[in-house]
Amino acid sequence: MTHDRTHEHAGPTDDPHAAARPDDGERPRGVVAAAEAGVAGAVAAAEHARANLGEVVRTPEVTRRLALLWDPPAPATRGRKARLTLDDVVRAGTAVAQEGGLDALSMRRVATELGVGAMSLYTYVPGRTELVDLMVDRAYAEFDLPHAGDPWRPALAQYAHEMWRLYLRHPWILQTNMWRAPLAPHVLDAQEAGLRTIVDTGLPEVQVVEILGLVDNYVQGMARASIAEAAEQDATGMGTDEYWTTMNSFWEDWFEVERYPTMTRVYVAGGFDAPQGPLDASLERLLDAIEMAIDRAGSTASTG
Amino acid sequence: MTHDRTHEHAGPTDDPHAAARPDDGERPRGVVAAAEAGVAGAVAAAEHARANLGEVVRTPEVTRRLALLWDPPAPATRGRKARLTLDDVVRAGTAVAQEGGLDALSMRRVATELGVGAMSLYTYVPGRTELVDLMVDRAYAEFDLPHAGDPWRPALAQYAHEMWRLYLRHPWILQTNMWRAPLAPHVLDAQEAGLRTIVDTGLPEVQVVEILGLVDNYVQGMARASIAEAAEQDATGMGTDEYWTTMNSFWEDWFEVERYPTMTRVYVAGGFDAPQGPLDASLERLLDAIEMAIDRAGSTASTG
DNA sequence: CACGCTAGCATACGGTGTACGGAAAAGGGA
DNA sequence: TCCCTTTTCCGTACACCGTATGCTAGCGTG
Repeated sequence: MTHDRTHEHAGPTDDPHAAARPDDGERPRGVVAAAEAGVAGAVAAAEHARANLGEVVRTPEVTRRLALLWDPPAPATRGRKARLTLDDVVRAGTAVAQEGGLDALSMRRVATELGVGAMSLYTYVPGRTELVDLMVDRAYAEFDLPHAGDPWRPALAQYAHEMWRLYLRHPWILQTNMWRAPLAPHVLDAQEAGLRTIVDTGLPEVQVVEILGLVDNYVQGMARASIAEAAEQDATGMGTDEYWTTMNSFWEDWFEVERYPTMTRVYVAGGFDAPQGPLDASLERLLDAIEMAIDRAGSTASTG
Repeated sequence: MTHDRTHEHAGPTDDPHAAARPDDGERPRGVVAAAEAGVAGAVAAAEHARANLGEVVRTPEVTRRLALLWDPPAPATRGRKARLTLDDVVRAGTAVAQEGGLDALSMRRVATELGVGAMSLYTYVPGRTELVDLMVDRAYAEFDLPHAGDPWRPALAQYAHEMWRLYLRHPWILQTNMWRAPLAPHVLDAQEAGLRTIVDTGLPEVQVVEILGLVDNYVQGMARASIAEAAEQDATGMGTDEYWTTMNSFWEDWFEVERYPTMTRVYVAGGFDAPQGPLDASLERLLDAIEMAIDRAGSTASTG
């Protein structure tokens, strides 16, 4: 196995607490340890956390996936010198994904880009999955986080805009993580900053999470639409260069008007033309809705 | 090439109008033809459509992708009898995708499921891409469309709920079509019905499209979250069975509390616990926002 | 029966991720 | 200096993928 230099955890654990991490002694890591150190909510938090966690299972698969992100290995002093850095690999991967989308991201392709053999990449990265994680993390590092003290509305707007810029700069991100974003440091930084914008508005915590999800989702949708739209003029394919061709010949050859009267009407009126604006317009509406929710939460809190 | 029994179109066309379709003479197909037949908006529509379409290019790739959906071949009378039907193949593909997600959908796997050789599938389906299209179309056929006369709000709510049910029933759909839904009959039926719910509310056509996109997007996001959540209890993997394992060992081993104070606080307060309700709650908020947009459109229309 | 059309499929090609094991280079200790 | 350990580098190989090609078996029709 590659990457044995990273510390190995015990398998299915007996005492999850003791086995925590080898190089302890700095700052508390893990919610349980944190609560015991009195950082957040002390004992109650520890109980809650441990109850929720139950038996912590560490599969090598999981360890492999998280280790590089959270515990990057120190550069080796002994042995043959490396031609590349991890960042070289990640950057090359990003470049490949930039033109051609995530489908084009093959290990052999990235290796060729770097002028090395395919298997050499596995010196730097345990596999393709982890490479993608690292690429995502690197992309999120560009995020210009809203500051801590800012009032919630401009801060949340900034969060949305930054997310928007991120997707437009790295459309391939939308092709990853169908279900959830990877547990990468800079990704969590962004989420932290996002939550921070509205956590002190008096909303119940569940709604805080829900609302941030709403914003994420909204931006993601707008970005998807905008990228698909851009693929029309740019032939710089995200794999969808020919979508417009399809569209054209479809409208002409197969579209049945009396089956789709509304679509025809909307089409004729130009409803499908506009690229639904550069975010701002409808984002304000969303923020309005959120503001209403915040006001409502404030009033019910003072009433009940 | 398989499927030569489907009619061939000319290549890059000279006169897009004349070449339209071989078996004409029934009902008008194509927006241009439709407008000329006086179905929708007559001459103005035809001009608009033709201006927008420009030269219609028909690549064999596109034809191949749309032909089966819109022009299913008549069952052959001559030659050896088929063991399977197209629907058998599509249903088997859906079954495979149901357990194991879209990644597990390989031609060989589907063939094995049906007890035939891998290449036999290509008698029924031109390729994997088209199989997925057909699967999506079949799934959308389950859609219980809102009726034409219904008032917009319950109709749109029904649309959202049906979409929601669709995603929960067929989570693999979320793994397809990163940018746009396929141009399949039942998919367009759903979109038609969706647009129909709000097209007569006085909103400008562009906003009609935009709002339906918003709803689609919202539902999609909620479904994604809900499915990811469900993967926790169900080990019936959408490929994410081990996500929760990851989560657990992550919180315990790598999470740094003072880097993520807000997340810790929200976590301790249980903000990440709830599966954010079965759609209804926040959908009403979205509908509220839409209602506001409709009211605004009505007032500005009467004013200006 | 023989012809022609069709379904069914074995084989093969070029692609993928990656396990394995050997070769090459560098540093540290004897 | 030599050697030994550590690390990089990567050729080869395997299992899997989608699918082009072309053969064969079954069927309806002349």
